[in-house]
Amino acid sequence: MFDVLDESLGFVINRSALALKKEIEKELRPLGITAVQFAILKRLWETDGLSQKQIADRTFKNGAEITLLVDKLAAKELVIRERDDLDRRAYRIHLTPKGRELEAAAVAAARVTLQKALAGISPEEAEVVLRVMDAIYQNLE
Amino acid sequence: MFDVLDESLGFVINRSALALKKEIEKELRPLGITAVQFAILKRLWETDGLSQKQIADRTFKNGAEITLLVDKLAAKELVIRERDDLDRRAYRIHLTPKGRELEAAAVAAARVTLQKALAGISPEEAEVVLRVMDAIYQNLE
DNA sequence: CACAAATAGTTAATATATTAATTATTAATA
DNA sequence: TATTAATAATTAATATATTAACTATTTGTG
Repeated sequence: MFDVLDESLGFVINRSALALKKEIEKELRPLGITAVQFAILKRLWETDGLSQKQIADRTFKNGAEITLLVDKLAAKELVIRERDDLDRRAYRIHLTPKGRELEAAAVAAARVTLQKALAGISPEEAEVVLRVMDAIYQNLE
Repeated sequence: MFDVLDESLGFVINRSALALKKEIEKELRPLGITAVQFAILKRLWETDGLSQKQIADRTFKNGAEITLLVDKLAAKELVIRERDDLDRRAYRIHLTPKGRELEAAAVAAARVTLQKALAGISPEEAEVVLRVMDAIYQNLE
C-alpha cells in the first residue's frame, strides 16, 4: 500500500512548499518584507498584541527566532514591543499604523501567489489537500 | 473562490512539510544521517555516479550546498568523488559499499515515517495530494 | 510564605542556507 | 583556431535557523 507514495510524497510536498515560499517572497519583495515576516504580521493582523510566545506557537518557530524577527519588524517600524503589565516577563507586540497599512497589499500579494499556484485545481481537490495536509500534521504531532 | 484556502493553504503545506522533515530526521538519527543527506543518497541509490550538478538539479538545492553536503557524506565514507574523465570540471559521486548498505535501513525509516504520516488517509486522497502538489510546483515553475 | 519549578524572553555558539566572486574547463562561434 | 561565453565546482561573505545557557519573573507546592 502506498508503494509509490512512500518514495515521493515527502519530496513532492517539500518541493511545492519551497516553490510557494519562493513565489510569495517574490511578490512581497516590493513591500520590503520576507515570507517569515509576513507570517508573523499575519498573526498580528488577526490578533494584535500577541506575546512573542503566542506568535512562536502560532508560526511554529522557536522563541529565539521570534526575538530576532520582532527586532527586524520593529526596526522597520511595523510593530512595537510593549511590556505586559500583568506578566512582566512578556511583551505584547503591537502593530504600528505603518504595520497595519501593510495588510491589504501583503494579503493581496499572498492571494496572487495562491491563485497562480492553484491554477487548474478544483475547489474539491484543494479541499482534499487542505484536509490531508492537516491530517499529516496531526498524525505527526 | 478559494476564499478560505487563500489564507491558509500555504501555511498548512508548509507546516506539514516541516513536520515530515522533523519526523524523518528522528527516524534517520540512529543511522547517522540527516534528511537532506538522505535526499542526496536517495538520488545516488537510484543512479550512482551523478555529478554534483545533477544532484543539485534533482534535489532543488544550489551547487554550493551540494559541495558541502558531499563533503560531509564523503567524510562519513558513504560516497567518494571521482573526476569525470570526459568533463574534467565535473565529479562523479559514487556510493561506497557503506553508502550502498545504508539504503535498506534508510528507505525503511522513510517508509515508517510516511506510514505514520498517512494514517487514516485513503490511497485516493493521497493520490490527489500527490497530483496537486505536483501541479502547484509546475504552476510556479 | 519560602522555595523549587516553570515560563518569557534574550544572548551566544553553532549549524545550515543563500549569494556572489573565483578557478578550471569546455563549448560555441567568428 | 583564438576568443568569448557557458558550465561545474569551490570559496568566502552573509543571512537564517537551531540549540543551549542565562536572566527575570511568575506559578505551584510544602
